[in-house]
Amino acid sequence: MLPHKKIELKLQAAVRELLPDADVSAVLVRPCDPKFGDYQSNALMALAKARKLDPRQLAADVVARLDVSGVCDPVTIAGAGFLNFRLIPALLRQTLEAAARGEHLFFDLAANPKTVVIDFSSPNVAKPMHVGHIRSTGIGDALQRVLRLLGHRVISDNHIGDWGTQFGKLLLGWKQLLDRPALERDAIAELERLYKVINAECDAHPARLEAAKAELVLLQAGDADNVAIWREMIALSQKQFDAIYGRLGVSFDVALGESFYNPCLGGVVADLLARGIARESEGAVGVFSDGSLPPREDPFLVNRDGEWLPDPALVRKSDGGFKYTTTDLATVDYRLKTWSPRDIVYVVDDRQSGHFKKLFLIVDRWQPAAAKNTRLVHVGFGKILGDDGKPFKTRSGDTVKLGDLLDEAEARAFVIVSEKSSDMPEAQRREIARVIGLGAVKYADLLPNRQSDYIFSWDKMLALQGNTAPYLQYAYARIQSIFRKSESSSSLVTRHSSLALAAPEEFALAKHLLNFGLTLEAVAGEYRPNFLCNYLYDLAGKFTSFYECCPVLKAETDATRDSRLALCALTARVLKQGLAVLGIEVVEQM
RNA sequence: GCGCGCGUAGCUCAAUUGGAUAGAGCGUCGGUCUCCGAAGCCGAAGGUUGUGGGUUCAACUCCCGCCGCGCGCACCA
Repeated sequence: MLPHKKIELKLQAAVRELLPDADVSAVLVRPCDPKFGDYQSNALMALAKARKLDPRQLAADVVARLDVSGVCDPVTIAGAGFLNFRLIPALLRQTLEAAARGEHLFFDLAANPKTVVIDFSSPNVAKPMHVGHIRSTGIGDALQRVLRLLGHRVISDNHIGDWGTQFGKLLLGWKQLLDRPALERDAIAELERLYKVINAECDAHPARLEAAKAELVLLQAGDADNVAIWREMIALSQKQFDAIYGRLGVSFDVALGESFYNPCLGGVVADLLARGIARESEGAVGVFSDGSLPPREDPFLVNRDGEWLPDPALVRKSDGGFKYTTTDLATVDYRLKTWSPRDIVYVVDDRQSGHFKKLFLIVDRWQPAAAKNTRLVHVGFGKILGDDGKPFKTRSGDTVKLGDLLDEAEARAFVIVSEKSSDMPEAQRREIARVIGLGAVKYADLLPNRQSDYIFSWDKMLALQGNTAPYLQYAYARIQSIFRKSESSSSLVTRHSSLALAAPEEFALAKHLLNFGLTLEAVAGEYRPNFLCNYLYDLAGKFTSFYECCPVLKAETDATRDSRLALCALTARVLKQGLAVLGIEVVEQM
């Protein structure tokens, strides 16, 4: 068990002894400014406030019952009631040596693993994946990797858009305008062309729209020809998806698209009607406010001219068709029944927050028992903007295709790598450029607080200075360079090393290594990968400071050399593992 | 109009249950390679966290007003 966890357990025990009925789940420690110690807890101040106790007195009473011998120096109370903990050097050393022996990598597996369904990426059939899919795909993939590393059970699900009204137009286009050779050259481009042409025609001519609707009705009725074409469009799209996911290294446990739930939709609406959750209105069926929330907080109400009017979530259109709310409800139902998850996480654009707010409230009403055990979470994110502050587009104003974006990332990285390492064989430079280019794009997307928009900048994401993937990859490559120059491999060195920390830079690096697990838990708890980005950037910074000040191979004594080699190896392992759960690879040289 | 979100250094972004002196990078200025990768490192300058109130021992964080920007507002997803 890592030191910070030991402290937390002892602290919680002391609080429970003093206040037997207190909820100690929030009694935690966090890393703090070194001048105060290694960890601090401010939890007692909140506890004191809630119970109207004197915070300093509570802190003193807790500390009197707190036994952290063997873990920390005597605990000090500061300010309004902070507890400051300073690790004893022996425990720091032991923790690092155990890690060097491969017994852990500064994180503990979850004591209570949870089952989490993560819904992300969700591309549409017959459309190219574009820049808009990076965020959902990258954040979702990072989350599934972090949760798995911590020992949780994850079901990642790609909810592909393979059903809906757009197929009426696509079928009409396929039957009347399909250019077979073009389809074979670039299936997605041809499907996109068909859709655009028919869509424009439908806007102009009601008859065309009727024809498209007729094709849709046939498809929904199971017409053999239309179903066959629809299946072919899905297969062609899947090839595109597979190619992109292959490049990105992203995989899913299941990919249950919208069509999978099609047979359930009628039943969902019937059930909602039967339970009085939904009702008919103007020929459609919708879920209306149940009045349980104040109007201002009720998403099923909208204010017009000072009057609160219904703003229902429709589950069936007046023409009998279903809406995506209906599909989403069927999907929740399936997930609850199939996996009984603790969380269902939707990694979807923040612009859909209103939809999810309604969806989650409907689930609460529809399946109150299951909803009590499952938390539905909308992990939203902001937009990607161009340097003009408007949504990121190509020069000609089109959406940026994901494949093109990845190509450009690799091409730009190749130019840089070739410039810096001109003596390397081209094949090696290509491979390095692939890792750096893809890593740069992914990292730039994971770094900002996910709720905010960010401005896409090739120069910034590919720079070696600042908080970028190449900077982290460079730190890793430098460490590997040390091991190439040393006699021993990193695993051999570390396995037999004992740590002897002396310089402040060594302590700072060593202590930061200990916080890896804490950071992973924060990522998993709040669904925010950027915490890990910032941790890794700090780690690389602390490593380079150490590297500048503390000669490794030229250390004064063998003991110091071995100790520093061990620190290097541990740093490399954490960097590699940390980047790996962000979906980013490393290279030995760059 | 109503709702949701955002507003932090010149620029791009951080800031983990409200916590201790709001941090980075770019840009600017100044140091640093006969020494393990200088694609690096060290330092300086740069802030009334949009604005006005409130709650608190403590507010970028919570509450209210205002200003500015973005997004969403039944029968697309």
